[in-house]
Amino acid sequence: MEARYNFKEIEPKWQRRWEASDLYRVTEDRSKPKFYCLEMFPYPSGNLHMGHVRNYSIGDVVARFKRMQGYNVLHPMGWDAFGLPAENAAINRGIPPAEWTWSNIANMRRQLHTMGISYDWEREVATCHPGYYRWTQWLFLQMYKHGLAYRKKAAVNWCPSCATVLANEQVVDGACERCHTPVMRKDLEQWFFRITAYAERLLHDLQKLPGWPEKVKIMQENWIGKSTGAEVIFRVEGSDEEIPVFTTRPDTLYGVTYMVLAPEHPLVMKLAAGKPQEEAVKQFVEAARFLSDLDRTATEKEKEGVFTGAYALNPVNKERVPIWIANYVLMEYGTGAVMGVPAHDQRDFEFARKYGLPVRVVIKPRGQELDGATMTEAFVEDGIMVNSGPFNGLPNREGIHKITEYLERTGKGKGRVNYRLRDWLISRQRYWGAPIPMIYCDCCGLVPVPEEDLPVILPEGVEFKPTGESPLKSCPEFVNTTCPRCGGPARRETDTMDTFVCSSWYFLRYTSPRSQERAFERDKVDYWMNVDQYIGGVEHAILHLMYARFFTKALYDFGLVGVEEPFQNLLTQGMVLKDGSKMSKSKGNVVSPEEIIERYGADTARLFILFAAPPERDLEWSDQGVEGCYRFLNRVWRLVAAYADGVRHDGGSPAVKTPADRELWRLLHATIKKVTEDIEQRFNFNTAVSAIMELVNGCYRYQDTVPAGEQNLPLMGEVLRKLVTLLAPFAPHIAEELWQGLGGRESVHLESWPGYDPEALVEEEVTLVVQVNGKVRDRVQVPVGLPEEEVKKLVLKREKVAGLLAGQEVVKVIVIPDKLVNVVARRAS
RNA sequence: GCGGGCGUGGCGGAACGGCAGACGCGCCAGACUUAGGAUCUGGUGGGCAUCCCCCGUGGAGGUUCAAGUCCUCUCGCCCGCACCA
Repeated sequence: MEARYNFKEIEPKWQRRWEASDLYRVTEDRSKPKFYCLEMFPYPSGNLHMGHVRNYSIGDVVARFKRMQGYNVLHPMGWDAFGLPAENAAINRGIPPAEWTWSNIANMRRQLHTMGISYDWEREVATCHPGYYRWTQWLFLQMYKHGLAYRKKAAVNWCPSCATVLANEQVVDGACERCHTPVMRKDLEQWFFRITAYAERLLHDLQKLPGWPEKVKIMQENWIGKSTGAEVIFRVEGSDEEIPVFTTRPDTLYGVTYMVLAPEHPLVMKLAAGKPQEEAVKQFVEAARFLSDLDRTATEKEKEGVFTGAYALNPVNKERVPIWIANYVLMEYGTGAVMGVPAHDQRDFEFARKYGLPVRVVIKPRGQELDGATMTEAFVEDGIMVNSGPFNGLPNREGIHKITEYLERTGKGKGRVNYRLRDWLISRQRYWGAPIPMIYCDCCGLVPVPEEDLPVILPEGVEFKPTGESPLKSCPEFVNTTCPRCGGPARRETDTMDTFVCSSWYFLRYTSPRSQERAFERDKVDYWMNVDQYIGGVEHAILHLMYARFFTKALYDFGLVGVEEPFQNLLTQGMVLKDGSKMSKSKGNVVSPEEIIERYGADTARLFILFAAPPERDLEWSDQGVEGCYRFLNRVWRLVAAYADGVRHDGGSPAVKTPADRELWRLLHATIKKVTEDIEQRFNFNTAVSAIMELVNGCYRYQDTVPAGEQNLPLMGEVLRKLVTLLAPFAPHIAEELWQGLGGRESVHLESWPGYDPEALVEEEVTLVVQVNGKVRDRVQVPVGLPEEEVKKLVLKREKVAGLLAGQEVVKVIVIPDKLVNVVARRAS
């Protein structure tokens, strides 16, 4: 073995050999348990960053560990390759998006290879490849076929200067990111996925995911935002119009003193027509239309509204209440109309005070009076119903049910559940995405592209205008087509799909990545799914993870997959920070993985990033910490190199002779136990690595303290082989090289994960901590398993303890076997 | 405002309710050296009468023989959602 650790030589060498021997290729193998280990695939921005390094290092430890434990491990990688940056590159620098993307992929693939991650590269997918997006389009058609994809008018971000629609991400502080013009809202026909149809299941099935972080589940729960209440139908006075409102507080129905509609509510202008207020209402609605979502929903935004001039009739008491419109009511939630109960809702209260609307108390705190005229904030707690006709005197909780029942009985409303979750707007007026496979025919209307005509190819060589308008719109070869139904002239849909659509099913494609017949082969999916461990940033806690869950459920309903949840266990890793903040170009605190790997090697980079913090927590980058890990690997190298020749040819179980032998043997097994548990049960790679470091320190201690001639070389050989095996998932290249140095013929990565011998952990003697009144005062060596009575006797006889106990009486003695004794004493009376 | 998380040496971080600070970094001292930004050894929470004791896990209480860990209140920082009727 070389005396020096030369990572520059060994890392590329082993990367080549692993690849040449297909070490990480997998196929379905029913003789082994399977394990699907998946890291969130990256957007090919062009360069790996430290967040990727962390994500993939964590995943690789899991994959390698499981493989060594005898699992058949699927560990694939691919590219979330559609998206805006590619188009910006085209607009700003004239590079076609495809070219830009593929060259970025090539570079990042190269960088990933230098990390030595155990991917099955044969399964690589890129969502921008026609062989992939063909099936994204096919899945869209399935959604369409099952009524889960539909078109409707929706308010979108519109840049009047660029004359184009902007994605939410392109709106920065309420303005267009390219020209800084304030963004408007505009109603356009858009494609949606009916994710709301799955709201209840998406919520309910969170319970089936004990392997997900509580935090993520709560975020999804809040996002779905289930609320239970009632829909109440108000009649418009002097008209046949009815306005349903949603409320979670039907018990406050008698406290309604006005009603409010969203400015976009379809009835608004109808109600105001011919009234003196018509002009004011028109102006208010116009003003709201021009406001961006951001301005519209700003928290500090004062509640503003105008009276429409129309009145509604309260269904329970026939009272006449004015209908207003106000900026705080959202068309997208509930029915776009709310009943105003200022006494018992803070928003309504503020609005009523501002516009001088009456405040009527209908819920009273027990044993107290409330006066609507003088109260300074809404009373939102539970209480007793008053001013509520036949419901007076009921506790309000009960009133909720009673009033809902009453509404249902009289046809004036019904119980209703509402969700905050909205349908998923999937159309983007962009070029670099999967084209939505639909055709508009003047005769037949909307016609889906027949499945056999897929993929609808994204044309290349299109022209990018600086306005940002999608080049598909002005590409006649793409737009003009014939109707698949009548054969007449027709136009293609020019919108493309949100990239989240592409990433909602990639984990299924990995199971049969080259299938020409299907999006994924059912038998392969049945073998591999679910993903046993999914790993990625917490920034995807809501969108990506919710969409992927929705897709899986929809595909389950279509009979295409057999699972209802895609990801069994989820690990959300923390960010990589430098100087306390997220690495970013603008802050100039970016550490390039490529430079680190160049300077210290991939094994050092991986080891540091795993060692510096537990995976869920944010990690502070430290150049000196990296240096420390590099030193450690050198230390391991020298240790193995020192013994490699002497231990090479030995086999069999080593004899343990001296106390030093015994201690080393015990340490080895304690380390195996700790590393195994740290990886398996808690993903605490940092403590697993530190345990390996302690084992190395123990080996050096043995080397230093036992004279050269008396060292047990067969024992040391065994310890070193196990040590290298434990290190293999963390630092795969050096482990491989050291394994070979120790005489290993096959790859260390084909070794079984070592088990520990509980016998070896048993110690003959332990140090007992002796406390007096909870304070450590002494320590005593005792044989393991010494009976409590003996321990008590022994401890009380200790000089130190006896001295401290002088003049006191022992109240009791607590003995934690083989660990600690606490003598509780107090001054003798 | 609502929801979640985190506060432990100079730093990153360890601690089934049972020795606070494992491991690593940094620092100090020493060894080997022509040299060391290599390597090795020892030390390293604070105080102090320096092998003796006291104090110490953001702060204040509490439960317990025993609390970083459990409970109550409180302060600070971070993240997510945010007029959701």
